[in-house]
Amino acid sequence: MDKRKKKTLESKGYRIGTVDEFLGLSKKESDYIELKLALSQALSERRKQSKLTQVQLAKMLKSSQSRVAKMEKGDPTVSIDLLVKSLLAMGATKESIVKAIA
Amino acid sequence: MDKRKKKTLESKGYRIGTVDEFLGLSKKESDYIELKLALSQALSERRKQSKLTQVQLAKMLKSSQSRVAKMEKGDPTVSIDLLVKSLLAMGATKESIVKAIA
DNA sequence: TGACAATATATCATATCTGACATACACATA
DNA sequence: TATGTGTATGTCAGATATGATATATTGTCA
Repeated sequence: MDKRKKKTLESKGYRIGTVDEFLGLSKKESDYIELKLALSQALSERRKQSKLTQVQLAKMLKSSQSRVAKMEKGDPTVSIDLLVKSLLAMGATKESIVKAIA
Repeated sequence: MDKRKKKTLESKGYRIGTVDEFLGLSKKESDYIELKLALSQALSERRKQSKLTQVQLAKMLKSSQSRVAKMEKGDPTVSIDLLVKSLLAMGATKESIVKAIA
């Protein structure tokens, strides 16, 4: 949909880089979001592999189910710090974190 | 100094893991700090390679010299988010960030 | 030595993040 | 259908991070 619109504009002579840029995100911003989403997914996958519900994980992290849900969704109010701290609290190694974002 | 103290205690029969743990930091906490310091150093190195002063970089980042100094020192009031955003703003790639923390 | 440039540290008002709670949504399965 | 279980979303008071300012420290060079 956005990709289509981009093509349409390009066919009219516009030169647009990425879809993100067309949507108003700079490379820096989309890189940042991409990084965060990679951590979000790593957290979600690790929780599921551990057969935990969000409620159970929240208790482990001394947080709340709603915040865990936001972490896994990459909600804008969630910091990379919180994601990293949560992953480490779940037993993730530095290597696994690097792997997740690489 | 702390390492010495650790050895002394160990010789008396105490079993202590890492120095960090002896100082009261869990593995998770020291992993987090280690990660942050890696980003701090990457920022510092990148700035020096670019022949910029902290004042000049601060202007680029729309921040202040004091905060740049804190970033480079890994001050506890500095978030990983800020470090990552700053690195990206300086032109760092995802790859270079991964390399810095790997 | 003094004077200057660069970096470090302390403090603070404001901005952003956080856990908690309420509630909504998705999906099973009885 | 209703009831239960898990996840998502909205809101907010309190906690933490931020840029800014002032000041201190460090390093360099005349």
